[in-house]
Amino acid sequence: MRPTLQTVADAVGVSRSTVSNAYSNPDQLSAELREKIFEVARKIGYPGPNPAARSLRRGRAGAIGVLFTDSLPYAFTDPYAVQYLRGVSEAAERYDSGLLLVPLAGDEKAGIHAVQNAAVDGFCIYCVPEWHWATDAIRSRGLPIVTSEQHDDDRPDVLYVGIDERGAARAAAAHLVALGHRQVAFLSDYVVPERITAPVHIASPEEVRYYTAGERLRGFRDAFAEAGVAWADITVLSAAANSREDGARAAAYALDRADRPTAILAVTDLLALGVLDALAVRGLRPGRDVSVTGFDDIPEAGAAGLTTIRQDPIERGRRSGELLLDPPDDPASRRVLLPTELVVRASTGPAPHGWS
Amino acid sequence: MRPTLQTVADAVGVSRSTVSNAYSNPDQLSAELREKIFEVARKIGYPGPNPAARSLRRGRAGAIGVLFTDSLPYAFTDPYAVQYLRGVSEAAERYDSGLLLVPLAGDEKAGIHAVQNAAVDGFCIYCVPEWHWATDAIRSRGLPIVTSEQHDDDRPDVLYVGIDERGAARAAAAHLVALGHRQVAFLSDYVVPERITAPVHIASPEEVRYYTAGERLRGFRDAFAEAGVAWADITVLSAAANSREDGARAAAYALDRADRPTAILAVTDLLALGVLDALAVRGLRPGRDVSVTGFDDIPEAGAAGLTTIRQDPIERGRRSGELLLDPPDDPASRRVLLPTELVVRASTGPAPHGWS
DNA sequence: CGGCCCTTCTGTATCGATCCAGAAGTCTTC
DNA sequence: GAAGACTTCTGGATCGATACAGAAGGGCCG
Repeated sequence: MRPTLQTVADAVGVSRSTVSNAYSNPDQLSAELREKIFEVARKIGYPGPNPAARSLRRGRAGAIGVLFTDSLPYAFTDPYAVQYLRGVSEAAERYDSGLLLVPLAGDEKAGIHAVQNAAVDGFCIYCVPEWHWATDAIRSRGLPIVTSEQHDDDRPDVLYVGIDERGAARAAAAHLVALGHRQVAFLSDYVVPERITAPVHIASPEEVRYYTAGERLRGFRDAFAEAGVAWADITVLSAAANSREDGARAAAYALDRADRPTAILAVTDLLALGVLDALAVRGLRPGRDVSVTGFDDIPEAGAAGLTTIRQDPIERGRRSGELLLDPPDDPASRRVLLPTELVVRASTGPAPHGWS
Repeated sequence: MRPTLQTVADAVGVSRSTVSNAYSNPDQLSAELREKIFEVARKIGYPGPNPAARSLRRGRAGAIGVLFTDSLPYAFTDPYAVQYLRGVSEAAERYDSGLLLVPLAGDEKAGIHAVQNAAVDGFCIYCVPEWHWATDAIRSRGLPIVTSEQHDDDRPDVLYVGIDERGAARAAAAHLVALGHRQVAFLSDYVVPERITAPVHIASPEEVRYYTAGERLRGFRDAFAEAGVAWADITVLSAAANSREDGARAAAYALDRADRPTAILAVTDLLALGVLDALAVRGLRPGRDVSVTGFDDIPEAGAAGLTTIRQDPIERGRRSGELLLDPPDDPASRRVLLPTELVVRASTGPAPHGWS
């Protein structure tokens, strides 16, 4: 028979409430009594208040749910995702909460089941499309959600932490425009539903259903459109996954052509690093023969001299967690926009003569 | 007012128990009634049984706790750890449980607090020394633990999933002995408490307090001792962390000497890959000028042609999770020893003449 | 047709804590 | 010295589900 609050209370000779207060409301009883209670609890082997009972009574689960599409290993290969998770875990710690991972690896039915049974106070969803079935499952539980995707039709109950994806991407592209680049390629994952690594034709970035990729491509497009470069004259490369390897494979399609672009704009650093790999294999010099930009500023980007857009994933995770556990009453502050910064490094330079 | 089982029961006109059975014991009521209950529940907006209440009543938290020392990001840089986690999550899914991460990032007090409040049915501890304070905190809660460390004095309540660390390491070393290597260096993290990257002097591997590193070094020692190589004649290199960079830095101390070793045995693949990097920088050929062995067989090891000991981290994680959630009555099967295999690749070859 | 089993559903007790109104005792204060 | 304020502790109600014993009804068999 496991000891409970009552067991301890009886042993000390006080009421159950007092023992509870010893653990949860120290200012409600004298320090000596509190010490005495702890001592007896230790002797009896009472492990402290049962988390399930506490959750039930308090109406708080004491954990943040984090949704992952695809497999866990895939998620962890993305350094940005890992940093984000770290930020969320910092917020969780501050609010005395845990971090419950909910992988959506199996089929839809299993995933919905997992979401419905998770003992959490809300979900931080990351890299999960807004229209994903899992978000409906969360909504139907009435739990708050923090997304990283901005929507016009967002209801007031949806929390948001993100960046101005489109504006930031536009800044990166404007930098290349200023350097004289006019013949360019855009590289992105999630461009088309098929998830292939190949050049693809899409009528406009508005066709891209995946939020982050779509917004960034729109930003790229905006800057070049302003400089008079038509969408039809831009090569769009699709990568099957957000990985260095797929970035390199996709870049090959553009680099091995006679009219190779003078610059390649990738929607993530991982893809951009792949482009650098592809350049190295061909003996092409980044920033001279071909300029390359990334997005995120992961640690490897600095080492590789990659021009990119810096954003702070830890801060993003932290703010997400905080917003979830302690939502402000003011509707305006339920949507947080974090700053970004263009970091110019050696991978971008003036467009080579004769090409532009 | 949020709807509960009772709300639904009243709306349908049945008892609370029947609604509960609809969700949890489908064979206890007719299919038509079950459908009707679900339909009404959907209409009312009942999100399904409250996880906290269910946990309390069932006496099962429905989650596996995973303890991480250090920071989350550090843990996720280790590909082996990520694979392990994936295995645990597979087991969790099978038993309808979640995965609660408990990072021990903060100070000890915060960590103990986190462990005590985690709503879990037990912990899988990985890369956490057996004597760590956190394990005491778990024990005092009376929760089961799955460790990966073998101990003579283990109590029967401790579950174990691991490999024959010492025997496997011995096999790798024996392979090098057979190739004629006699002048060697061992490379490991956690050798000395100071966590430095430098050659260190220790009287014997028995001094190493960290289980995995200690056992593997003992295995290396065993094989070379049998071949007549004294411990005093072996260089021990300490790496500050289990990373490629520290592996390369540590290897430099052995490679830049006149009497450089003909082989370097690392206790992890990550460190061994660092050694290969150090060789490359110096124009030394792995498997010809210097042989290198690793441990774990992470994916990168295959690509790099690294001779190593293969073990299956996913399987290890899965078995750990299964053992935790469904411990067998038979004490013997509460300790699982997984197989390992020596994988010989290009990074090892005969000892060069004139050195051995 | 009575007895028995089987399916389907009900009612009560219970899991282990927290909340809150209030009681008892102590200390100020006029 | 009585009223009021403050500290410290108590008891009962409650959070939302599940377990289990048992009741009601229908079908089968001898």
